[in-house]
Amino acid sequence: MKKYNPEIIEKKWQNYWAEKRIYKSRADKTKKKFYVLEMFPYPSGKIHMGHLRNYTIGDVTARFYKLNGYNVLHPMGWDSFGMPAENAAIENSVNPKDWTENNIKSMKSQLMKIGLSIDWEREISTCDANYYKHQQKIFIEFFKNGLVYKKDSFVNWDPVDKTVLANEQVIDGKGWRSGAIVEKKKLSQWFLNISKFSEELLGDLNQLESWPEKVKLMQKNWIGMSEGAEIKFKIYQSKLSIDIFTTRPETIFGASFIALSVEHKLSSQFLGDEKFLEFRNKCLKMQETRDSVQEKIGFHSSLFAEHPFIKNEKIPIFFSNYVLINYGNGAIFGCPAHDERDYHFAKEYNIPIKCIIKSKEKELPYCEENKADILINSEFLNEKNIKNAKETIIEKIEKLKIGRKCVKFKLKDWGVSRQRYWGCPIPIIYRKDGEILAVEDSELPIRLPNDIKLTSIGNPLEDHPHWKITKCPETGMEAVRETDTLDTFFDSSWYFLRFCSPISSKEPFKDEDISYWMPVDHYIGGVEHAILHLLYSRFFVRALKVCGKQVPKEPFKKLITQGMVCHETFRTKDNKWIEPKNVIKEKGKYWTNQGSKTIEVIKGRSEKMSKSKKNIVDPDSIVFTYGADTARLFMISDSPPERDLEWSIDGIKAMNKYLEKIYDILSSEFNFTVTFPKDKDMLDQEKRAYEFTNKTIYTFSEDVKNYRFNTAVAKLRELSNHLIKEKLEGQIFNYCWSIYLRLIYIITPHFSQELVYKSGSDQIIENIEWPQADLTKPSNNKVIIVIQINGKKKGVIEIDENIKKDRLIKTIVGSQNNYSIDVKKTKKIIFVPNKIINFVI
RNA sequence: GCGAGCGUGCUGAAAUUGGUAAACAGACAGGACUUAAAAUCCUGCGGGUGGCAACACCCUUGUGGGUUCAAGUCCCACCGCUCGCACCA
Repeated sequence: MKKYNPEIIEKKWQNYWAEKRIYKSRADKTKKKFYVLEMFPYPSGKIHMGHLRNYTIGDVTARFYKLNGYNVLHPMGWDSFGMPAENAAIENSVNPKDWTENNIKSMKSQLMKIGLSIDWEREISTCDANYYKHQQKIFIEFFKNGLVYKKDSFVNWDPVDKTVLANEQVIDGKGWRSGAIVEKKKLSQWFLNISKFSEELLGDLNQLESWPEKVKLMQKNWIGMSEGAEIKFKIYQSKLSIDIFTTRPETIFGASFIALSVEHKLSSQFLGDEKFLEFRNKCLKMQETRDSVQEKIGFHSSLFAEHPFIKNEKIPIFFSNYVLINYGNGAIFGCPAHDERDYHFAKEYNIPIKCIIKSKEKELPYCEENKADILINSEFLNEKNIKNAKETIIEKIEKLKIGRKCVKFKLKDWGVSRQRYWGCPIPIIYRKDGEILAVEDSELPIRLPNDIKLTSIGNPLEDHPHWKITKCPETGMEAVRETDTLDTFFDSSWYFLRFCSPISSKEPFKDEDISYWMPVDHYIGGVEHAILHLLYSRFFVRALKVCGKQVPKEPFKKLITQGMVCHETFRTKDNKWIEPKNVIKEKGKYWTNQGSKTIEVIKGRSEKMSKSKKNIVDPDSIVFTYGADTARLFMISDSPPERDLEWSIDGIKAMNKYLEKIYDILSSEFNFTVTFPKDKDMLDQEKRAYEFTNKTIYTFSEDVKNYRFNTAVAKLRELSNHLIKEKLEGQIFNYCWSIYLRLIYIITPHFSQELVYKSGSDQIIENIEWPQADLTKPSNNKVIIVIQINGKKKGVIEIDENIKKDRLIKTIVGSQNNYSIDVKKTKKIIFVPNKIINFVI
């Protein structure tokens, strides 16, 4: 019979902590605050390993800072709007609200069992009207401040989820959730004016010192700033002109055609042209599939543009699939000699290719910008280098008023309309006379109706018999409600603010709470949100600021992106995935039973746990079998947080065995103690243990601060190995092991607290301040110095700390060794105090 | 194609940022206890050469070169893997 019974002790302490409301947090200006946040989950109903890892990392952090004297805020909530609820509703004819609430209930009970130090009194759920009514208010504020607008545009349409997706939500031409190929569809949509903040969002990345460089770079690339110029090309024999954008204005003398996107405003002149419409549809289709990414097709508009600097030079105007409406002005000049795409296009349509840069490279297209290169065939730009030519041409076009220097961004406004039911209703009404009005404050929240029919076709809010019918409160005129709902990324763009004042009913958050708790000090989540959620949130605080809210400029001070939890994969020869637990290894090969037969399976590489690859391990059953403390310990000890974690049941078992062993040792003869009367008469063995323990306090704390949990755990194991080996007794035994329990407490809280309790102490570790490391050495002041000859290790010597070079050399030369050193023959002796001495012969 | 990161035992990894490579674990092997197994405990565990032996010497951080008294760490080239972006003018 095992003494260590996590099932009982974990429940016991969880109940105790809950009863004492030990994790409740209050704003307290007399104390330093610390806001730890993990990305809140979508309530699918079951937690997965990623959650367990994420929340363990956060919890260890939260507990560490709490014990170090900080006033910690560590809340949890639910990102509870979204497609799966609706799909479940269609499939199993349940109400999305009931489905979601049930999921929250079961997921919460799973999370509770992990022993997280969460202030559950701050729990929020985005599908709760108490949450989304504030969100609707925020939307209205945005609306009134011109940060949200409606426009017709071609949007990304997901044919499976039957909704529009934002650009960020289209990955490789496919919907981020459904995986369906996204189509182009023209719809009237609400947009958030995120592009207005492009420059700020980009520039302020520099301030985020504690964000991973990788994430910052991804955001930088996504915002995608490029500097260049806009240049006006007059259309020949017309009053119209085209503004093109280029980053290479100096190549203007090489311009031999104009290319426009099929969605460029000039295309409106050709809408009566069958051939153009056919061409346009072909282009839109090509952009959807992305298969033919390199193929360039053109449609000669029959129009010509006048070259702004070459008299009587007419250049043809094309529409082409390779010019994107999303970027710049949707119009370019083609300079085939110095742009790869223009080159291919020019070849295809027999357009002249004029070289205007003289360089060492002979071959065209030549696209590089080298300092040594100079311009040719370019009139007043001739003989200038590229940088110079750029400046000259920009000056010139600005003087002639046919263009200007400008900066363009790739980042586009964020489309937030979704044609789905299970989301936050957009608080807008359309009056019969065409006015678009924000809903009055007093009418908020606009609630989702419960009596809906969910089918796979159409928007339930649109189809509801009367939900959308309303009146204008001012004029009494008939009106209809907006039936689209908000993208769920809208919900998660401000939840971290709501956690500061979770029950405030008048306002989304209170200034005094925000000024105390914000920004989030450590934000922990998956790297998959590097752009979407994190960029939206950064935008949101800026937009809220514009609306007069007192929020910090950056919401997340430090970001930790944790890696995925991976597990081995197996499949049969006909590519069917097999669960790893059903695979047996024998004779160096892998086998599984199928029916009555045993067949060979192929071991694939370890991949992120996913249902489709059948390599999922359910954390709840692990917690049930081995206990939360074992699971928590494993989650952080194998790999550093930012790296992928390889799931290993052997690893879990080993952690469990380890805890059992320590539990056994401390089950008898142990008395928990916080103080220790250090004195000079300690035995050597006691001095060593004291020193080791205090060194561990220091190194463990440093590792935890720097998110090196794997090495932190290694240090605890070194400590326990040492303490076991030394066979201590009495006060020193109690002291060292007490420190050990207090350190490991942040990882295995139930385990530590139970052992304290069992030892007869009534101390609650949560209430004891983190131990301070005493780094003065009570034992000998010896160090080990490595002896090298020509940089190769020849031996070591244990000697007094801070020994001088000369004395050390004397000692080494005078001692008996396997190597002989003749000081007279050495060319040089390199000495690094207390570390190394190197004799160069 | 562009950008970023990584490459260390059988495996997960560590290395105070230029100073004893492989800490701490897992797997495996051998031993003790046991009638036996499990559990537990002990020992070994990068490669090679020499020796009965304790031991000694040499090699080893993807490959090749370089800087340095000293390189897993810095520089150059190449190979491989992973991730992000991808007609962005």
